[in-house]
Amino acid sequence: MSDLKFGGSPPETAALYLSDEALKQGLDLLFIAARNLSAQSAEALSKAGLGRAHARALHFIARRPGLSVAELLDCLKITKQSLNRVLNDLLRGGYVERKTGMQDRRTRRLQLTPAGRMLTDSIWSAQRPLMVSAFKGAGQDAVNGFRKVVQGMIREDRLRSHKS
Amino acid sequence: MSDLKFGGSPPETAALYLSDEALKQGLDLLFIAARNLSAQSAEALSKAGLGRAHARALHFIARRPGLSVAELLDCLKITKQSLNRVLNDLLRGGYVERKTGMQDRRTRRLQLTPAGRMLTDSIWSAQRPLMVSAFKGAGQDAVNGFRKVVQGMIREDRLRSHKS
DNA sequence: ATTTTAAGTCAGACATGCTGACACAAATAG
DNA sequence: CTATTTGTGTCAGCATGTCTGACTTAAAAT
Repeated sequence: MSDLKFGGSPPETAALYLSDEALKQGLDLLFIAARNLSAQSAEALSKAGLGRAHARALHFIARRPGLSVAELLDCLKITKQSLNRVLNDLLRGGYVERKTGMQDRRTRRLQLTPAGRMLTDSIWSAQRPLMVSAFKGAGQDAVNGFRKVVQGMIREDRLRSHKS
Repeated sequence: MSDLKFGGSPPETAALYLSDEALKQGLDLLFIAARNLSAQSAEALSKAGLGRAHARALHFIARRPGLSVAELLDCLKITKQSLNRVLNDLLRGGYVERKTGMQDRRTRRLQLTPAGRMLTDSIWSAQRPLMVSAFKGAGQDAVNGFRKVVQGMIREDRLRSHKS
């Protein structure tokens, strides 16, 4: 499996951890890890007749119950039209419910139904073992490092997109 | 920007770093980081009339010059037919060249042309600042932790897919 | 009362992936 | 040497997911 050939050993000398080679290895690793995690969920999804787009929407609805459509759009960074098709599938399938917001009655608050929770649970139990063994095998300090790095990628991107 | 609301502070107590919440935060982070990195490259790609599929192929050809079509397929985990369309775009655009292998003359060795190198360079210079500041901001120890965790995800997946 | 915002919808297009069926040349096995 | 396998390339068709653009409705904000 060619995954082995990527993201080789970490540069031991301090200056090299910011070398192009080390940074590109970081890209390799992120790509492969994201692809593998996504593959884990494929079986549970296809049983429900859903695809990856549905999985992404379900994930964020599960993570932030009661979020509005605009907030979900902001998470997924896709267009309203793209989301609506996905969302209609989830509503028709009975995985998600949509309730008019109380403060602002223009908004629709999204949350999982019991069936939606069962589905996201089965997706999660397919992905979880991979995360558990990666986290456990690496140890708490490494996990904190992982979080620090990836949050840095997200923060940098945010600053950049704010034109600051 | 709602990215802020994900991947909150790391659990401080030892047992909690393997909690479902911590593991799911890991998923959030990976998803957002991968999406943001991909977005960085969009401008350079669309100038060349190419999409994300082309970027992925270019990335691995750049990372392993002279790899065969079969090896590239194994990296990308897509079908031969899907790859061929992408590869033909890259060949016709003059970004990649294909040479018959010397040992095994059935294989085709792929490598970037000078134009391909210019393109991958411009993609990389769009993505690099994000990686640099994430790595630099987190520090070498954190980066080693990051690598350890993500390589764990890849290794676990490999073991799993070998049915061992 | 007017404008703006949040959501939903329709129509059409493009990008990216898949399956199945072939074709060809080169390597390998019997 | 013939038969099979392997690596590659291709055609046709289909499913999914994304996009732009135009328009509607309801509710909030001015």
